[in-house]
Amino acid sequence: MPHPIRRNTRQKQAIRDAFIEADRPLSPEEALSAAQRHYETLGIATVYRNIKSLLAEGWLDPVSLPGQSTRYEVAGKAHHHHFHCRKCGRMFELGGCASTVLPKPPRGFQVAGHELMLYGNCARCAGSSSGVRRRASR
Amino acid sequence: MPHPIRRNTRQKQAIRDAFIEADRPLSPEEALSAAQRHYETLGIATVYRNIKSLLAEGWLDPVSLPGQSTRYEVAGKAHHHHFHCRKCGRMFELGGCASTVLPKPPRGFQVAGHELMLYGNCARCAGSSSGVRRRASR
DNA sequence: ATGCAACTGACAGATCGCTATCATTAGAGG
DNA sequence: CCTCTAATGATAGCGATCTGTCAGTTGCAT
Repeated sequence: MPHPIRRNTRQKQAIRDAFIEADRPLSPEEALSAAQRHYETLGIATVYRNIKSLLAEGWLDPVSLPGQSTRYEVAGKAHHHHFHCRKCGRMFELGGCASTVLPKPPRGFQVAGHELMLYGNCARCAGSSSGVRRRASR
Repeated sequence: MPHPIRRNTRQKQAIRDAFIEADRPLSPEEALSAAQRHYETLGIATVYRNIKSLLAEGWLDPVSLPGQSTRYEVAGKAHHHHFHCRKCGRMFELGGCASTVLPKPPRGFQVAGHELMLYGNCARCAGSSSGVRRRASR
């Protein structure tokens, strides 16, 4: 049996909603906090289990970034890259991809893909040098 | 005293040599194996300690890549990017940087830097579909 | 050559990200 | 409404990475 019966639990829906609303890659911990706004007693184990099953279903895509634990975003988006805020640690999506101009690898190397990360301060952090916080979305 | 006396031990020199000879980013474990060719009884704790101090001295730069533990390379090189072999897991340096064409971040975002990773198979792994191994440099 | 403290190696232990276990809860087909 | 069992929440445990401890070693100033 490749696919056991899948139940549509409130927890799983809360997790899906969290990813849809965030519209940026979330770590399991971020997904937990976000989904807990929909289902308060949600546990971290359930988040890991559902991320796993949403990956298997192809509903989520993994987004790994240096030095951090893997994050996940809703699958099916066009090729894009990410921005990582060094201050708040959140990750954002960027528009297009400059993949036309990639460095040339040495002879014999086969390039299968690429990943571009921009680093810096997000709008909220860049503007909050003295602590101007708009919303606590964390 | 910001700088206690630094001794130039054989172990530290072996670690420096390992990075110089490798000419690519090494993980602590890779650095251990490589440096043990210069100093057999080297321990992993010493590698971590010296990587830390070489970072503080500015002799090493950290190179983090998604999903892997941080690697390190000799500092002071020109801006460049990296290639990660999906087969053998080793990391290589690439030539130029196409930084002229970066995706534009949303309004208010401050870009401080970028990191580009190419993925695929390195020359050795791409050519060894049936196991043509040249040298065991691991 | 001598002495001392920086350094080392071995390994215990902290930390992190994730998985396994298990009693309990709750989808969903009948 | 009942039943069956997938799914959950709590938490113990695991592997990987890195740090702390400490007795013993060794670079280096004298």
